[in-house]
Amino acid sequence: MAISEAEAVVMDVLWREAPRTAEEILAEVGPAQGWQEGTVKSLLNRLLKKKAVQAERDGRRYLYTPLLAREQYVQQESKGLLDRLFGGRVAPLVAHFSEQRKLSKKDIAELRKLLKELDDEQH
Amino acid sequence: MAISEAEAVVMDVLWREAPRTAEEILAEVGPAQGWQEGTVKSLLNRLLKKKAVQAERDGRRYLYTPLLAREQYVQQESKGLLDRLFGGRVAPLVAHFSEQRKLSKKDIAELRKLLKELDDEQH
DNA sequence: AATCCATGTTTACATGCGTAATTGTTCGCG
DNA sequence: CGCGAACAATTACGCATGTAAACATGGATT
Repeated sequence: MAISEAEAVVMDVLWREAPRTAEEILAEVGPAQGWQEGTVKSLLNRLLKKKAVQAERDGRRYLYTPLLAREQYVQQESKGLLDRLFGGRVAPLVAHFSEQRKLSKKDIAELRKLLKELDDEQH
Repeated sequence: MAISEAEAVVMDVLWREAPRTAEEILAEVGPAQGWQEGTVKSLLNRLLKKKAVQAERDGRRYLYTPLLAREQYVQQESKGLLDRLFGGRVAPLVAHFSEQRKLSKKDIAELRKLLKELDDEQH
């Protein structure tokens, strides 16, 4: 089962730092998302069921730790989009952003550097 | 309201060629997706409700045409992913694929070309 | 011990989605 | 003109999601 968007928000907190208690998570996302305690608890439970996080008892509360690595999640999500919209190829995606003028100077510089590195590896 | 994945499959057919009848759409996606007639009709109706397609009567059936441009859809989807996963910046996304060794030779060549063009535009 | 508080667990409920069966409508044909 | 076929529109239904209220439970407090 896939991780939903709301669930991903919670994962994000845990990816930044773990383990964390439900309370800490609420403190971090509640205000921004307008979520109550119950909401965060539910999301955590769904994530538990999906084996995306792990809970370890600590006195009367639990400490939550991600089991799913962020890298894995990012991988799935971006591959999905790439396959659905760009025939699985990266260049068309970048071209798309380029056409939309969504490449910042920094992006361009970094891309250049990246290509250069690939070049060098190629000895 | 956003366009769901199943709905996007239908849109894809219409983006390839429009207008089309429900029957033609079914013929094109039914086998691959394992969808019946009713399924396609429902999806078309939901797309109508979302103003993503338009239906024009043609005798006893309808001809469906996209109202939402593919470009627009791609834009929304990819911006969403970029924002959620890569802080809205393109270079990190490409770096991600690079690390995963998902850049084909062709990708690299095209990226190089793209950067070169950007360079040239820059007078 | 009875109570309260902090936490987690269960249940709820509206909405959207995937998938389709059912029902309604309009032509063309006998 | 009435009927059946071809379409479309409506309704259905189970499951996921977003959001949360209600309930349970195990210490801490009086």
